[in-house]
Amino acid sequence: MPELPEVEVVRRGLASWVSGRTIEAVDVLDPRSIRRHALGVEDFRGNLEGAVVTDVVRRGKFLWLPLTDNPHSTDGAAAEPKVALMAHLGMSGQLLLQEHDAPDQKHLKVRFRLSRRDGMPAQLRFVDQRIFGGLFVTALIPTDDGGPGGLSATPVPLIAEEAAHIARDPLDPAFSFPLFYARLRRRRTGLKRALLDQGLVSGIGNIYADEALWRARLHYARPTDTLRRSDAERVLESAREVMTDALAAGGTSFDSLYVNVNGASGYFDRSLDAYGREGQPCKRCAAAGIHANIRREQFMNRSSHTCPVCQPRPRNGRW
DNA sequence: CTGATTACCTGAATGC
DNA sequence: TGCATTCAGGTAATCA
Repeated sequence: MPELPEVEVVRRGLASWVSGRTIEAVDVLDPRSIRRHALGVEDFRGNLEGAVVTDVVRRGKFLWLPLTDNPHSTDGAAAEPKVALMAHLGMSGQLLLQEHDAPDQKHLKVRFRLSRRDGMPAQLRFVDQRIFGGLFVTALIPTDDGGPGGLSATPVPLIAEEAAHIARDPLDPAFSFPLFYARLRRRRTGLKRALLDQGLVSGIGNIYADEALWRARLHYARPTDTLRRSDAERVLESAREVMTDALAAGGTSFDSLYVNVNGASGYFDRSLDAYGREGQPCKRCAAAGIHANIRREQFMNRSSHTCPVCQPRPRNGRW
């Protein structure tokens, strides 16, 4: 399940290999993977064939490739991209760089044939088992806050329209804690719900939400409008730490290109402290000589993992 | 604004 | 063995 660190690993893996390449042909093998492209398969292809990829940009879990019709205008200056190929990996999506003769993956959905370049793979492929992910073409629009930020290779003053409603993520150098805290306090909701709200802070999914809450010793139902500044700082910093660790793990296990851009990551090797540890001892409590088992509860139709001792449920809005 | 619900999907795992 | 059910997850639309 790609979350922000996995998407960033993919972004880095793609950037140096697709920037400057022309998309020469597009094969849509399963139209369901481009269902968010409202104008259909032919329009999708028409927008992409002949376009030149200028960059790979990310905000939260959205990834996009800005495109120009021509790499250079008549005076030699690079043309300004106006549209982008947008990708969301969903639960099981992968963007793979492949040689032209690589056998089709079982769940290959879309294939992009790229202009030839020595020593570089010929195709970009979108593979997605469960079709929660998808591709579409979207406009690039100006932002009034300095661009998408994220960790894009170059500063980009334009943001994909379909990602404009997404807040900055904790790894974004321009992420504003004061803004996040102010908006958080105005909410009347539980902390985990807020962490999962991509409009408030992006890039945090169910797994990292549980991990960040565990690290910060906060319960998922803690009301956001009573949250102390120090608590909010702690949970945000915890999310940042978990993501940074995951990114480092992804980086080490992805040194070579073809492994690099395979959508997997060090994620599965990473040791998790809360998520998936139902019935197992809380590591922090165990270190303190206290026996407490991680508990799993249904919340927002998904599993939440907490330690009943060091993440006590709030009482009457406060604790 | 907030939250609750549902659709979207497939394959692994479980139940009978 | 085979068939049915359940579960996992992110996003977005819809409804209260």
